[in-house]
Amino acid sequence: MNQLDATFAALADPTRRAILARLIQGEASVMELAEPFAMSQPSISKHLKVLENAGLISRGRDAQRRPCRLEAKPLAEANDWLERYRKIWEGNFQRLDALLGAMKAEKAPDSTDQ
Amino acid sequence: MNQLDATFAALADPTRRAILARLIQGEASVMELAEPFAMSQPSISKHLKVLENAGLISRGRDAQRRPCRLEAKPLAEANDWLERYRKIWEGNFQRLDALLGAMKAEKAPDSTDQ
DNA sequence: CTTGTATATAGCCAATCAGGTATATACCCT
DNA sequence: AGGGTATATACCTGATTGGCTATATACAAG
Repeated sequence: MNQLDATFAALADPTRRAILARLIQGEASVMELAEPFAMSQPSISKHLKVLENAGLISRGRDAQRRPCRLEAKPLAEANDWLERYRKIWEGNFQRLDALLGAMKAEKAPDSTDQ
Repeated sequence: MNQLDATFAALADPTRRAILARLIQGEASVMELAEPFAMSQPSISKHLKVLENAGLISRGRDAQRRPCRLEAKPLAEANDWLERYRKIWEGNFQRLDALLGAMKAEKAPDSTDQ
């Protein structure tokens, strides 16, 4: 499983996305992370392991606590992948550039297309 | 399963990402999409169904062909979600703003941090 | 109406997943 | 050492996944 696979798979679960969102505010222990969820502690630990294996969190040691912190860099790769599609979703076109090329500016381009 | 779940889950498979990448170049039939892969046609059809259910492709009809085209809009939502983390991965900091606040500009801020 | 081509569906299987409970481990405190 | 707290691991289960083969459907062309 490559990095991109692992990243997207980790992000596919809403519990894990919520955990990452929480970690934007800073480090948190497993108990703290588990608190908002109607889910057992071992299940949260499992989600944390998925995030850790994907490189999206790292863990420290504070007495018996294992605080989690966000490691956002792998998200950059996912973001880069998505960027390839940006012009398509933002322009609301499907190969519009090629189409325009084929039409050879039949009409004056007035940019009112959306 | 919400939209974001479906989007990220669809993107977690390299075959599906390759199919989407191919579709940037324009519509393609199932056979055309299957060609680069050492995989049976029904398996490709299954992947296409996952992409369609996630709203990432739509399909037309051309005789017995069912051409696929990219529907990139759902990717915008995924991109928006990732954007929340951009300043973290780009700044190479972990709650640096809060940390700087706590230190109360102990040193003159010269912006050479990265 | 038969044949060929493109695609979808059904059913099988092994692997993974997401949850659970029970238990083990790690660390602190007295 | 013994007790409490935080976390991890082991194991079970049902659902989902990703692949396969075999078969069904949709359409075009003769």
